[in-house]
Amino acid sequence: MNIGEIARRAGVSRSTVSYALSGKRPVSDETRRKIQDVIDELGYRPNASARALANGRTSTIGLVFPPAGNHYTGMQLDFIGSVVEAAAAHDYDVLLSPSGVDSDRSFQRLLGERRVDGAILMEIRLKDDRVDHLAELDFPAVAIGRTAHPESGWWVGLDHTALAAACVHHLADLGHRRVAFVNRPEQLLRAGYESAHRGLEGFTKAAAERGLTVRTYCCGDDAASGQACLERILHDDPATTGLVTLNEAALGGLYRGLAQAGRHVPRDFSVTGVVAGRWAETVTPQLTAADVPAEEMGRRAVDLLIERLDHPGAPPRHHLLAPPISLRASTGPAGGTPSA
Amino acid sequence: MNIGEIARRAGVSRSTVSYALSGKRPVSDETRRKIQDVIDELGYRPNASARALANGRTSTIGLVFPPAGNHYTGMQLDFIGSVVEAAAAHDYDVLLSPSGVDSDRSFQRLLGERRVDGAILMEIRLKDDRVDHLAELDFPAVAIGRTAHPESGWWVGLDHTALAAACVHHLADLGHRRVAFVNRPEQLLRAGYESAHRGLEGFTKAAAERGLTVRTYCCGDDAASGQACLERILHDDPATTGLVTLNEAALGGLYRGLAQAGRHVPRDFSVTGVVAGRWAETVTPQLTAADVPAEEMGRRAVDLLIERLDHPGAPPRHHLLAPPISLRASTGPAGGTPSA
DNA sequence: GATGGTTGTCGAACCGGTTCGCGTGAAGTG
DNA sequence: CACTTCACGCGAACCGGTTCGACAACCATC
Repeated sequence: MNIGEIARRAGVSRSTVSYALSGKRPVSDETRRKIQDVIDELGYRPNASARALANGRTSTIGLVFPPAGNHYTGMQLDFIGSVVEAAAAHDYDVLLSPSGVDSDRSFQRLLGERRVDGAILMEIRLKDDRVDHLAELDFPAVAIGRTAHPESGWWVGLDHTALAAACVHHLADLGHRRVAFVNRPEQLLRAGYESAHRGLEGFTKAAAERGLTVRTYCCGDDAASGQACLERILHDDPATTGLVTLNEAALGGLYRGLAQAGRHVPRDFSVTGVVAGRWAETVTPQLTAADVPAEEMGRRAVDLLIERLDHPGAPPRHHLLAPPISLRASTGPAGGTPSA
Repeated sequence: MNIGEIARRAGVSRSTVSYALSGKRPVSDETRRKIQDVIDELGYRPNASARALANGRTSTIGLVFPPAGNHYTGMQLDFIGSVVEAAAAHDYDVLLSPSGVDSDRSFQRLLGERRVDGAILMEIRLKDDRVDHLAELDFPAVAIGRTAHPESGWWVGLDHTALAAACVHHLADLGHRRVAFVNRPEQLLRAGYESAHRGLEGFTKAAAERGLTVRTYCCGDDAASGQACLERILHDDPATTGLVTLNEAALGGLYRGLAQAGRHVPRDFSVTGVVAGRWAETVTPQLTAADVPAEEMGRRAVDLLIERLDHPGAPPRHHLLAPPISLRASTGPAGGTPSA
């Protein structure tokens, strides 16, 4: 069931079989047919490892997975799904690499052992060792997210600054004056996660421009933390009438906290933020939010990577996306009927 | 940066380097040290393709991903995460394979081209070609889910029949007499998805035992479908006071439908079902449900697969799990205060 | 009729590891 | 001291593909 066996049965040499399959040199119709018959009969498929060894390409891309053990968000699922799908369309497989506990080790596996032709990185930090390291090696990689110095890199990113600002303006336009910001967990902020930083920055600036009174919070990536966070918000400033969040996983908990505090959304309290569209629609009332186009981002990341693989030395490219806010049902004018 | 280069610089033969690394034959401390020094200096790592070609193992397992293009559920994300993590603990990588549009093709890629040593299958059907095919080839695979004839296979499954029945008994014990069942989408049911079938079966049987009046529904995997489904339920039988669902993705929509119909959960209407624990906690009120131990299942699937890889010819093993119902806040006695 | 360009095929080398058989020198044994 | 045993290292073959150079056969040209 290897190429030699096929060659023997077809009565030709191994190289001829190879050329018949790749088309890189002419092969007569008759031999091609003979070879194809044998292949069909035996169900032969060339061994991927051997092929990878010979031509130096694995036809596999690595997807560097966010730290495991923690909670995954729906957005990440959407990224993974779309990356796998887009890669399949280009005849690439996707190898998942947990950048968890021992990220160096799995990085070494991917790159050092040449398991993949290129990589897609998720959960980028403003100062990201992985990105720097790959750039230094000139290893084909595309980031979903951008570092503090994105000019020279390959990435597809979300303009979190603008999106968070848009959320603030949306609330300000509705008359809200006291607004809270619910960020990703503190450890991620401290680690320099770009969405957490840029989102916070955009929120803070825009709030200052509009003269809002704000408080900012970090919140764990789960419902219980969201609920606790909301309790703190209302405890710290009961006059708060709106919040902006980047924390998809905490959303359900934030809603629960509001319900338990007797604040009706959107009459008493407005909620908005940056969330993957599909998940914004699972809560009631549906979330008015800047919908993260996770599928598009995954697809574009793959397209960029393929382009980079096909044209080594091409100048860096990137896409910065800033989807508009989708108006749904979770925001309304300030000063509805105050409860309690 | 290949093994020959290391050998030259260390002044030994290639085979000696190989033995120094693998430990399969004795190597003197001195040469081992010399070799190690060179390796450390150059940051050498053996090429994975070459190694795979030589010893016939790729150290990679394939995870056959659910049909793409559709919506993914949170449960699937949990499976993926835990599989990746567990595989990493055994020094295996995970290759994602979309079993989407052209499932034969990606199957051929995985198996025919020998990209993986074994596979884990998700979204099993009662009569599943993939499972049969792999069993026929004696290819090391483990299913997350079980077919109609699971005796001879390797799998880790959930006792959907028992879980759905437990949900029914829970509602019946609370006095509910008219109950609906919200299943996965109709196309999945027709395709023979085991959770949809066994869940329906368990629900129907238990309801008959308890003499309940029931209706069963299929529902798309998204919030909008959930909402529509709930409207249909109340339209078909306004006296319905409870539902059991297997459809995690529709949950948010079901809740919204209830809210819009003015039915308070759990006072007027009880909701329960089979859902991954983390997602049961994102809705308000939190869902009383049989928590799908997705992480445990993923981990166990990997452990079984590794065992099968390490001991070819070992007799089939499997795990059937039936987690208890976690009492949360979405169910209550029938005949609270009827609204409207 | 010598010259030149295609077309189709083959053998050999190569990709970067692993593994087997053999040779050598040193240590252990009676 | 001859004889086994063992530790250690080397060279060669192999895994299953791809690719290069060579060559033969065929056709067209001047």
